[in-house]
Amino acid sequence: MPRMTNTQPAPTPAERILDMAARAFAEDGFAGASMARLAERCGVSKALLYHYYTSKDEILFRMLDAYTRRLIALCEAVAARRLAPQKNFDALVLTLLVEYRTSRAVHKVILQDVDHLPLARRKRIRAQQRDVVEHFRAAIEHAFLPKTDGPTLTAASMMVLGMINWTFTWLDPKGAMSYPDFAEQVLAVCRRGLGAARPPRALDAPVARTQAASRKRR
Amino acid sequence: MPRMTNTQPAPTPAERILDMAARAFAEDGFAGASMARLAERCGVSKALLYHYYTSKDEILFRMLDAYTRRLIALCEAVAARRLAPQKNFDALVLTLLVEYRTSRAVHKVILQDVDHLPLARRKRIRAQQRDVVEHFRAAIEHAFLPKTDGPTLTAASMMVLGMINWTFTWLDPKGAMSYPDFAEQVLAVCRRGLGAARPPRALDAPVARTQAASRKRR
DNA sequence: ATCCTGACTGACCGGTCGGTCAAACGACTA
DNA sequence: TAGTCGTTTGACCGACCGGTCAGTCAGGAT
Repeated sequence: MPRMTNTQPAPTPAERILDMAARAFAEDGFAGASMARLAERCGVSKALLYHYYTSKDEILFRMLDAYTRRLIALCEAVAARRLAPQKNFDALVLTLLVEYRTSRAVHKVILQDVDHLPLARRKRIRAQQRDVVEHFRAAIEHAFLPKTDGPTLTAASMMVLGMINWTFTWLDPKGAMSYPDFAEQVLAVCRRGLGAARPPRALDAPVARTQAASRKRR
Repeated sequence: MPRMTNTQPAPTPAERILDMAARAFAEDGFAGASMARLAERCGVSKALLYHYYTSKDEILFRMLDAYTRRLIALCEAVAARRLAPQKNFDALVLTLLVEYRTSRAVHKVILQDVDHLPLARRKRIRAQQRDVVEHFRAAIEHAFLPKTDGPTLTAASMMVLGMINWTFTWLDPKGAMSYPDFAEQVLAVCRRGLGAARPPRALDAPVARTQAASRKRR
């Protein structure tokens, strides 16, 4: 099987529709993107879309489900490497940012259109989103929170997620600053900003670890 | 004139429409929110909306224009206090976050629906958004960047804006963590993460200021 | 008493929406 | 050649869209 260099394993028509739909929803909003124009964009008839998907809603759901599952898989792949706390956090941030580079459209869609899903499906997507957040919380707790005077775990997690998730509004994949570049700058700020404050050079000093778990200020 | 305690100076019908429209657009998207339902929400007829505004587009524009102008006014009010660089940055972050607390709907709208504006108006809104970003760039540059080994000015600015702008996805005005609380935690992280790395206690040491302006790595 | 004006409405328009359906196409088997 | 089955299509539907319009009504000015 000579397909070593083939990074894109030949997308099925159904996958192609999801990809085009992500761009369409991102540009016009879920309600504003019409099935007719989506079909036109895919170069097929509108009826064919309904051959692969039962409704517009289902296209949205399949798209967001595939995306959140992919993010979770990436998080778990990082966790499976069982790196040291700091390296683990570094890998998590870098991995997610690199993924974001090619997922800007669906990233915008999940941000603005989750609520258009029927309740049950919306809950499933939300749960999977929470899963990703939990990976970050754990990574941050292990890497930074054995110290006493830092931010709340929740606040710290949301700051980090804010820094990297906000990129979809400004960081251009074709621009001068690359995604790994930005990842490194984020990590530098995190190491100093979230890390131990008193001895700025002692990264792995054996601080009291017992109170880290019971920490929950406010 | 006994209106000292009156913080809300009696909104006009037109302003009320803008406020309701912000919530409607945030919930259903610009395309998904119908004028009929908006009128219903306001308790008036659809035709009355067109008595105050010429089109759906114009409602969107007036709303975003008023919002961005308010943000700029807040930034300028902070700048007018001519505080020390660190205090100036602190005030800027706190002021914006407190404003965000009551502007979650329109914040989501400007994020997802600017592109629905006709080109000329879209450009005006974008320019006003850039104005706010510039205030942050300047404040960050003066407060943190006389040092040599920190992040790029652009990267640092976007990290800060990411941290505070991302709040609209998770920070609940009625929740346990208050906006000023979060602001302080952000500031603590910024002071350590963006501040001078070598001597962590020398905040106002007279470092070479000349290279601060010409800084533009990459 | 008359006029004028701004606030306000119900009925209506052309057009587009998401979704359906019967039929045609094309590769494959027998 | 005839049959079969997944793929693909154009024509079509009722609902709803943004927007218009003729006209009602209350109240201030003259």
